[in-house]
Amino acid sequence: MPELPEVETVARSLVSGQGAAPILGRRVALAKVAWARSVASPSAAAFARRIAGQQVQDVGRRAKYIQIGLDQDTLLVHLRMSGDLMLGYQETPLGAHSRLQIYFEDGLQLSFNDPRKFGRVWLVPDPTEVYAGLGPEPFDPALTPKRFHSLLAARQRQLKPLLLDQAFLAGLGNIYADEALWAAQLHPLTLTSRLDAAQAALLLRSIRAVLKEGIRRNGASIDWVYRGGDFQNHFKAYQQTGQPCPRCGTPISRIVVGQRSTHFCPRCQIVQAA
DNA sequence: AGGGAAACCCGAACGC
DNA sequence: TGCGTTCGGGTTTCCC
Repeated sequence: MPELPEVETVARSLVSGQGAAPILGRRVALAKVAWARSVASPSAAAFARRIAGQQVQDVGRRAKYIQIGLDQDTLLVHLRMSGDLMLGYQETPLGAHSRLQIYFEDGLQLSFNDPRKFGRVWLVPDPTEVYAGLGPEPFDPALTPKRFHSLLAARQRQLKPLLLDQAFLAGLGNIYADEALWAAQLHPLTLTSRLDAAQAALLLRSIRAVLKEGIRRNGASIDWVYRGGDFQNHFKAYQQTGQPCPRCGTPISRIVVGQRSTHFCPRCQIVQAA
């Protein structure tokens, strides 16, 4: 059995697969739901009843969901902004804001800690019921530059809101959308139908590059909640309002697009002309 | 179809 | 110091 520090933050390593080992093969003894609304499905009472006795088979990810395969069901966790998973041998809930505790047979606790209560978990027989409506994974090899271009061309939307639309592309959040648009030198308000093939290809490459860098740097979290992520120290545009653009020196602008804070370089990210 | 707004949350950061 | 206000992350829902 792998040695564990007293309490470990495991959400990021679970996503990468590296941290899965400590929970693989373990059987759930008991679950306690401290905040009922953190369980999206089924009811909190049914959740605790149904998860008991099930054994962890595998750990994966789809879009922003952490996927923990059990005997009968799949446990899905969406951290939203402030959520985290913690692992440790302790009877009392791990984390100051633990919304759900899962205890395995030997006493190891997996805690869903989430100060802002936005995160959700699901326990479902078939995860595809939760995944319905999700667009392709950014790293899906079937998502070729050509295919991406035709998907963009088919829409008549502003670029940034479409990138955040999980039905269009699954997995980008506000930070990565700003960073990808900066890298591709595209203005967030550009109409998707106006991109040519080369711009679409560059955008896809940029999306993959910023996601890769975020994963490599252990996450982008800028919150006080999770301090491990280092990507926050390498943003080119996101939250850089007034700072010089690393490419051309022009101060980064901030606007609101689709209710989301949006950062871009007004000089080298150009709106495509009609 | 696309866009805008509100709701869900709460700790941090800011203004006075 | 101690109030009150604003902010922001992802998603759903409702309305134009």
